Amino acid sequence: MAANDTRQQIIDAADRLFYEQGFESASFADIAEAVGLSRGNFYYHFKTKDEILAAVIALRRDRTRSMLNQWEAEGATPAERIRGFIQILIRNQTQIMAYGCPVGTLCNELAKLDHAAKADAAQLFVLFRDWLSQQFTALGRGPDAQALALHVLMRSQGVAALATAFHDEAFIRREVADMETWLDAQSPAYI
Amino acid sequence: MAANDTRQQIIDAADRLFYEQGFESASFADIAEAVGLSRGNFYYHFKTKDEILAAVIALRRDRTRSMLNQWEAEGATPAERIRGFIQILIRNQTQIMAYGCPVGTLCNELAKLDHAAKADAAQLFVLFRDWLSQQFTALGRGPDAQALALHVLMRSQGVAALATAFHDEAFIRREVADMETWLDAQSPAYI
DNA sequence: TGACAATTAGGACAATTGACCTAATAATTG
DNA sequence: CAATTATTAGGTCAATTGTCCTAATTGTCA
Repeated sequence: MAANDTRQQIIDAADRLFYEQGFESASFADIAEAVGLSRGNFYYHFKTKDEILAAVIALRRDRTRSMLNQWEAEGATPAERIRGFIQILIRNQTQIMAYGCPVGTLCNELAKLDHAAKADAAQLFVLFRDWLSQQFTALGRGPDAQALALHVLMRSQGVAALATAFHDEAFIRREVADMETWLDAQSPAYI
Repeated sequence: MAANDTRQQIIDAADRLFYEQGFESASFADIAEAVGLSRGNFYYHFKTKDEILAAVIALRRDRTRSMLNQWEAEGATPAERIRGFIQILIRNQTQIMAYGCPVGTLCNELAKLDHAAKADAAQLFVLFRDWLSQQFTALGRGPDAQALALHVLMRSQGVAALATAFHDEAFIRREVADMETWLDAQSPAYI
């Protein structure tokens, strides 16, 4: 098998297991078993666990960028694009109720571990923040754009956290609807 | 030393270390070192790590109850009491920026570990939810009380999550002020 | 004081961790 | 084809984990 294939399979499996079990709890053995490789073989592809983490964060960064680009292309208006973001909470609700938000929970774990990569993980939030900020600027809310972006991000994090604790689908739907109502009120015409 | 004293010291140290390092990352050795005891002595007080976790959750439950009672006594109006809750984000902002919310991060970690105690940890949220719900009922918002309580809880979780990632004090202050504005608008007179 | 229980220290235990090496195999290339 | 590189399997390593035992020490009370 080509090294790139194996490497990518390792990263994909690590990405999933880091999300489902947490970075520390997911071991080399777990990832190796998921890929179907021997444990020892890892050293050829990744010298340390931190290297795998860096690759997983890079993967999530790339995936986030392409997702944002897709929303950018699909949404006809800035408000529609922001709505695309908000709707993740419903599209991914099963996974979120089980494991929380992939970005938020990773940042929290790395913060507690005081891990060197915690700033890199936080950069995933920056991608969302800046993209949302662009949308609010396009909506004519330039001066408040970044604050509004963080507000949307804050709400989605809060919904994800409580969804994991309560497993309450009605709560998620209600809060998503509330966010959309709030969003409609953010057009300059309403202010 | 009396067994209860030692036991309480272990629980206090575990409470702090579980918060700062996470449940899995904090080891028996870490806790023993923090208390100044030998590792082996733990078995006398706690048979398993899960027993320590249960004791820590019970401690947090009791502490939460007395905190809620205090707010109940200090706040002259329901709105003031809710404000007391919201203000935690500012009072504890240093710790929150470093380690996140103690309840939210524990629930997330136990969810990923699929730990038997994850439901017990989620009960800490229930304490806050029910207390907030009482306040909103007293505010004359009986039918929506629980939804409003979850909304406040959601926001505080979101602020805590982003505070950990961004270390942005201005963001915290702005969102707290926004929550208070929102809260003022929740009195029946405004609806 | 002496007897007994409560508490502690120190270490052993098997299992697991991330890290690392070496030899065998597969793939590629001249 | 042969030669070389790329990739893998298997296993070792020290360190750490949670668990558990035993002997020593401390405190309590008759």
